[in-house]
Amino acid sequence: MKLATWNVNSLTVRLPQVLAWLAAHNPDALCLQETKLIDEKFPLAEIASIGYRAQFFGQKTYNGVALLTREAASDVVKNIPGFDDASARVITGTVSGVRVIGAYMPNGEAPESEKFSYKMRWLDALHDWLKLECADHPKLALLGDFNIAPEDRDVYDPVALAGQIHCTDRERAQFARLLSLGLHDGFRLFEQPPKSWSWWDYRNLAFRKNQGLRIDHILVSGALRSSVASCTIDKLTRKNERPSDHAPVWLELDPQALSPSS
DNA sequence: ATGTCACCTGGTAGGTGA
Repeated sequence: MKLATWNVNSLTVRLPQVLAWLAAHNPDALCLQETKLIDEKFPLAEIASIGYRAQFFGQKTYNGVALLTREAASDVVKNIPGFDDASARVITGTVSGVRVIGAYMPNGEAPESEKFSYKMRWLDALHDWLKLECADHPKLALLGDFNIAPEDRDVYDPVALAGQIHCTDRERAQFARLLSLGLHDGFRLFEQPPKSWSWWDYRNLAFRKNQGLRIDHILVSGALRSSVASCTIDKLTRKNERPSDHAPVWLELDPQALSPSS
């Protein structure tokens, strides 16, 4: 079973790339962030034409998430229950027995800004809800654009960016608190190349200079951990024409993860 | 090099968010 996440920065612009990526990688689930589409404009027919179903939840201009799956997703939830949010940021569904939560976490703009305060409140709410979801669904994966670089090794220049957005102690503490629910960073279950990033700023020739951050993550519950066979950042998509500023991340689970006893 | 991209409104440019 393959689970994937990709911040596409406009599904309208990136649809051809998303269709090509699905055809090439054939994931069981792909979580999209920043679709930037109201639901009436979601390209359902194009996605269906290559054999995928879609759950989606969007708004004009900003945010917007989708859960693309080969098999139907069940028990779909939009956003964080009990947390009043003007932004479309989370879509959740059960896919082949795995609870799949796709999230576009707030950017936060700058430490001590109003948007940073919202990011902290949002992460508090996510944590509290996830605690319940983890109890209800032992086999759970949280995928998406976290907008948090968990450690210095996830940052191209940890000295220059110390204390800056994505790298603050408060954001990293929130990431650690998600792990404390019994979740594991799928990427770090394996030895990985140094300087592995999932996002490069469009500005400053950042991709060419490999100046990026690892802010897109796949966390898996304890019940899935031993079944994770690999976790990969697909940096090649950043070399596409009109690339997203984020690369897809995907994780492979052994088939045993799907058996009821695991 | 503060060297981009995508969205909106309201136009053929400027503002916003990332």
